[in-house]
Amino acid sequence: MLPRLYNTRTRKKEEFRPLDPSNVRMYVCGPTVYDYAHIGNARPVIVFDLLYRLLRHLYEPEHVRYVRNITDVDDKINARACELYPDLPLNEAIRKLTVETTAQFHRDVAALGCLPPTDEPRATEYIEQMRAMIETLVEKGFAYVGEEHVLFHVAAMPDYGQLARRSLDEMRAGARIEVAPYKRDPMDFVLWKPSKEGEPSWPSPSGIASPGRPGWHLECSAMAGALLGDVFDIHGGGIDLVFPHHENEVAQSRCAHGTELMANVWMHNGHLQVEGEKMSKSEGNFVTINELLKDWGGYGWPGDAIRFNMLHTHYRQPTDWTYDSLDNAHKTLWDWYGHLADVEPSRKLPDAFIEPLLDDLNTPGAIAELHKMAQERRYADLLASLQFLGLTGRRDRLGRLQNGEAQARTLASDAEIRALIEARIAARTEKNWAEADRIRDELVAMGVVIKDAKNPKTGEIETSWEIAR
RNA sequence: GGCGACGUGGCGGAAUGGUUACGCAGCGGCCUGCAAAGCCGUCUAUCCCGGUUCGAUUCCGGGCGUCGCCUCCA
Repeated sequence: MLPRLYNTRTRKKEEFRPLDPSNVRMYVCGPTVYDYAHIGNARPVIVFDLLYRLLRHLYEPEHVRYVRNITDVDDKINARACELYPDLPLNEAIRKLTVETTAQFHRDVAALGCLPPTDEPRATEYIEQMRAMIETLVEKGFAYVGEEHVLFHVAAMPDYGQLARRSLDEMRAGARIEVAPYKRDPMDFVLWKPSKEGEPSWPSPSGIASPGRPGWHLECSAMAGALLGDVFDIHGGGIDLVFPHHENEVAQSRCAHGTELMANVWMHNGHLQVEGEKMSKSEGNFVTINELLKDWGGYGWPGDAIRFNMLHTHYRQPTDWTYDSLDNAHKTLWDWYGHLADVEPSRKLPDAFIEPLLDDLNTPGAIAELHKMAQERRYADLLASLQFLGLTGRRDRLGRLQNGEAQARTLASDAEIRALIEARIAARTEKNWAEADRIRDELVAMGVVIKDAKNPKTGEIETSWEIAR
């Protein structure tokens, strides 16, 4: 069965056929490394990681190439570097910021169970290719120089706006941007711009004397072209990137390479809200991945729970990130994982689980199958399926850290818990219910929940315990 | 203002021109000294108004609402 993917370019779900099944190529826009990645940034990383896993499953791992860039040249980076390291020379501050932020990003997404992409190019390593692309565009008449900038001339491309389905006239009418005097058309966008003294800069293309740096959209065109070729299979990112970022990427790449397409399939994930509100620093509901892992809503959450909660909603739907749904996701995994300790995963994934995923990554449908497997106690299938989704299946990896007082008390008293449980068993044997209940209350106050179960063989009561969830 | 997405039970969230997904919560039961856990069972839904149709939640039109993009943005 062929996978079907929703293609933003055609606004339809289509059967996916790679250009070359022995070299399936996907490009996803990665982070701009100037601050901690937030939970909204995590969505495309997780979604396209799952797609990567699905493609590897279908075409064999060695036949899939997944490129996700690191944007390390950007005005936001410059601003943040000045703010954080005012005493360092700007370029040194920028290097420090981008290196540290990249490392943090890697730790965060690894905790969320994401595989590293096959290639992770940094924009600053591809300046040469960007410059060459600009030269080509100028030579072919798609770009021009004005006041030391190089601009892409949208009117030179007859079907500019095709991806976002916007006509130039509409966009010109609705444009809210200030039109720079060196632009021939308000919608023309920057390929290269001059750098101020002290800012990162490289020798400029197209006969511009002073040094400069690339514009906002060029890096992806250059890196995708260099690593995946002129035309490749899948290009992904957040829905907000459709315009202008991806539209402009398409324009640059197609005009430079003289191709009808840049990528066959364009995929975009929906946006995420937090507790019903748009995430913003001013609202105080800005949630970083790191914060979730360390302390959010009183707990440090395991990566599995974060990932599972994310996959609970279809990737194109808008989603609301809430404490309740995360808690729910955690609880579900906790229940399942309790059955999987000594289970060997199945060799083959159940068809009923894979089929929804082949239908435009219908993760809620696949998760419904997981519930069915758990209900039918098909634990080998359940574990294999969970692992396919990038989840560990291991309860010892699912501990939810409690923060503050409760955590301190619980962690300090491991041996004490055992002693109290023994004392309670003794009290129960004597039918001293008051004492037994008192001990149980004491354990609850420590954040420990006990469970009695009858051993089916001996009939003995056995008590287990866990940290309260 | 322009373009677009979406609106399913208390909550999350699939599917579908006709036969009440699924999970959580709730409720009932079994078990239990009590509780928790476990097991079994179970109630509640398709934003509004028209149209097409034997029949629409599903298709079409209108309305209302939510959200996004048009400016850096996942």
